[in-house]
Amino acid sequence: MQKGTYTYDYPRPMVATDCVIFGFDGTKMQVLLVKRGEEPYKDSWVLPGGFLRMEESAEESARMMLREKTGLRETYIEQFHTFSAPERDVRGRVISIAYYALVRKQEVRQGANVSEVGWFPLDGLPELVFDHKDILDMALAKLRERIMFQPVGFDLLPEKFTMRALQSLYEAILGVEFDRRNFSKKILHVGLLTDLNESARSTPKRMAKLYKFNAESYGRLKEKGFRLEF
Amino acid sequence: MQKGTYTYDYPRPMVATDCVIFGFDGTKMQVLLVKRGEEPYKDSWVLPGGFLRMEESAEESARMMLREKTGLRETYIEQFHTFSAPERDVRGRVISIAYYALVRKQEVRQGANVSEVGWFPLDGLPELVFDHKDILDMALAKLRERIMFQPVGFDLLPEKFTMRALQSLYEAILGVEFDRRNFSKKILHVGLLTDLNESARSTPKRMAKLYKFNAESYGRLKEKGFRLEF
DNA sequence: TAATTTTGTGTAAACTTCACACAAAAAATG
DNA sequence: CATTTTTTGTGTGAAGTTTACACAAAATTA
Repeated sequence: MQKGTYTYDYPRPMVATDCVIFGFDGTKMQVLLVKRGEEPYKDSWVLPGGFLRMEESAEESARMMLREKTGLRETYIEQFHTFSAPERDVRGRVISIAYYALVRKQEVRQGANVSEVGWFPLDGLPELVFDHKDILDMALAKLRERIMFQPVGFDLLPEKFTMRALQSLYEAILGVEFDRRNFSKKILHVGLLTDLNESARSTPKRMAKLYKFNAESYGRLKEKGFRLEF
Repeated sequence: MQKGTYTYDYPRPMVATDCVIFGFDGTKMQVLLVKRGEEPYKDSWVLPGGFLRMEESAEESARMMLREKTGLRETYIEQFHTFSAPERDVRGRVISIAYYALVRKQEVRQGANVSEVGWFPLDGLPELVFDHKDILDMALAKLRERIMFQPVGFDLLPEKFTMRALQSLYEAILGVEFDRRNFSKKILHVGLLTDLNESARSTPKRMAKLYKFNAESYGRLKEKGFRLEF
């Protein structure tokens, strides 16, 4: 996309994509933010995003951006809303197609010539400019909606993990607490996990069993839905 | 929005909204389509839609359009996806922010100076141009996803209706059949309906009880979710 | 060796789902 | 007018799920 002169009979808005990148550190959900390198709002934290190029779809744009910021390909991303209030951006009329992404924090390596980025826990976010707080809030609401009825975790946890880690993830996203015994029973009952018959110390106390997701049943439950309610 | 000359440093796509308007005739789900009045694809059926004006949000645009086509205000609409493939529209780069609406067919009166519109059952759709078949399919998929976990019907059924009508609506959307006795028991058990202690003949046989939605519990179940599974 | 923390597993009561059946209301048939 | 047909309202028991709660074993710390 080159700077030049483009003339139209009717006014047109700018179109951008923004991405809420979620990661999990074992305890809390975190979000990746970038520091703006230019005006307006230079040095403020914002969601990573950028303008849509004429030859790419919104999803391609979001994936490209994700790769720049995290080095990851093949990430799970989901378009969740398009923000279009006329006054949402001080630079003029900008429509933003918003995605959320779920990534394994431990696989993220900061891209090369990339502006300053940082992970922030949901309860320790810096002030966000534009309407990015609204975007983040809606992303979290949609993720919560999803986790209530579909399995989530495949994209956020390492390949092998303990039951405790999965429970912590659910608790972090939903902001509730489950009974350890009932959680484990339900998850095992629906067949979401495969027992690896290995152990690892997740805490400095008794070692815990390791599990991985059962891809077949993960997919089936994602199709059919399963309700987690305690 | 006036025709004139608008010049920008970078190219910009056009932005439109399209709306999948669902209605229910007591047996089948139907969709409102309009016949194009101009080229390209003159006289083909398409989803109602239009270009976004610079001073309105996408939702305002969709509501405006809905009012033109159906005469309805205060309709339930939901943004469900933005379509952005570069080649989706032969007129150039057009991004479409898509909504679905749920309306009571019997309250729809065709707007005045409005192009030809028609209701079509899902299994008897005409050929749709652009990518409107994809848009319609995704709308239906999202509606199905929603009905699995949240009550639907408030916006599609008349104020008073029989249990059979509600069951038919669920069956029409999901394309499955429920056991009449278990369906009724579950719906009454979750407290979704208020018994009006009136009867009406919905078929030429025994008269059936009339119900209305209990707004309080409808809202609560929409918040909290309830799973319909048989 | 004892104390502490965390893990694995079990049980019973309450509730929900599911499969199925019978009687009553209204209209149609002869 | 009695019989048949279709549709509605309601009920019951077995199977399965959720919920609340308890105890013993593994690993580390003191």
